[in-house]
Amino acid sequence: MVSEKTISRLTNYQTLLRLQQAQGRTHLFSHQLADLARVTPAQVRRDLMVIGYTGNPRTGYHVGDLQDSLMQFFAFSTGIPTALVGVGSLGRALLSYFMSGRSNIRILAAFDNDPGKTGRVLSGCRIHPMNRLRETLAETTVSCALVTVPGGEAQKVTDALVGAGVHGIVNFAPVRLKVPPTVFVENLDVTSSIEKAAFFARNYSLKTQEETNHE
Amino acid sequence: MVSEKTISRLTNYQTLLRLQQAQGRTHLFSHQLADLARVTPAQVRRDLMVIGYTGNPRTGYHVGDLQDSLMQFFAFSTGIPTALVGVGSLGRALLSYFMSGRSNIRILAAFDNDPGKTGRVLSGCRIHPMNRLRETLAETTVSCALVTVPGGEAQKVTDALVGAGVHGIVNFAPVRLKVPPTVFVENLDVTSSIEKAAFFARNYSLKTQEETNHE
DNA sequence: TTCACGCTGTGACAAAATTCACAGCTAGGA
DNA sequence: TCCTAGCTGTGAATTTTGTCACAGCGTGAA
Repeated sequence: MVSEKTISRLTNYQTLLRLQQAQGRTHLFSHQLADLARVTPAQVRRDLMVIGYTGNPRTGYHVGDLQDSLMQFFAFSTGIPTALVGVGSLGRALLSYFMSGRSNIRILAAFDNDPGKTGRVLSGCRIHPMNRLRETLAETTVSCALVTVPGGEAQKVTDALVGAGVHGIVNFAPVRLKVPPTVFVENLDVTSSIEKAAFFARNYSLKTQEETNHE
Repeated sequence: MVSEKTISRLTNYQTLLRLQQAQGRTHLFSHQLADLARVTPAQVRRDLMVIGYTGNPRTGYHVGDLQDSLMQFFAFSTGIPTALVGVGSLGRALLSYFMSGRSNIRILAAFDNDPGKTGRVLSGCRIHPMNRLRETLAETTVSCALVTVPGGEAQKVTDALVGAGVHGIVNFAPVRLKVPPTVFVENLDVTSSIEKAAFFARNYSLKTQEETNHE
């Protein structure tokens, strides 16, 4: 089984390769990709082992071929179909970003239980009522959903999504969801991340000051 | 030095404890906190070692005292002062969320280089022009900033922030930032997280189908 | 055609993170 | 008062993750 961290890095390589290709680069060495991704060359090579793509000692990796291999590994040549639950300010921001087509994420349906929002179309995406979640998703191939509801509702929404056959959840609410072992949850807790950054920021500030004083 | 993962969990415990206290609970055992945080009891105890708080074998941890210890460890009793750069749709969403006072994050200033936005006040936060970043931040105690600009501008913005004395950056742009070793970067790449969740979602779906077939 | 350089792929090793497992303690009951 | 159940705190073992180092290979130069 391939680890979560490896998958994170591989998706990152994908993004970076797209950028490199856009700049006209056709070949790339492990150390170059490593620099872009801020990892070690050995890490890059180790990661690429898992997708089976093999480079050339003299010319390195072929950007296009490597992208193809990654695509095949992730099996999302036609974009990643997702659903969004919770059309608050964060939900709207995500809709407007992903519906602009700047990435390979496709939001096929949005859900909210506010009657003032349901039925409307935002950024080109129709907003369905929560109680139609199962039926609406049944018509799609969605297996991954974004949860942007308040913390208090997140578990309820999650249960509904799991019931509708969703196996991947990106949770923006500051709670830990309870899911069966066949469901993957990625927590994107903004508050928690800021607190973490603030902690290290303070540490580094102090350290920097100390060093300045010692001189 | 205490690890990044430990800090993440500790901030999580803080959130959970706030919730428990709101529900009137005064004492808590490691296995209960562990259940809430979806980690093992040993992990909880191990984590609490680093903040020096010590519980009681018979009554467990005292919710209030533990919160105080955490607060003291993170040293943010008055809230975390931050700045936000990039008032696009994501920036606005974060502003409206954090200015509502639902967490201990305080956004003291926002920045954008769109003249149509600068000077205005959004969700109670004034938007300053980018070229006044250094002067504006000099008047505050901000050491941590949220970067919500498009990928192409993120590095430039980061350099400006670092120049202004910021030591912690929460980066929402899908690029890896280059910073000196005295600056901590937390990447919150939504696209990458969705791709990761989608990958595991697909894996789990397949596995579930397989198992159903075998029966 | 042959050689040599500098890369890749990977087994072995090192470091980091997590879990195990148990000594030691503490409040409540007998 | 003393005993006991069941917790905490922590050294040691285990598992996971990342790095090292080198054999082997492909290309361009001679």
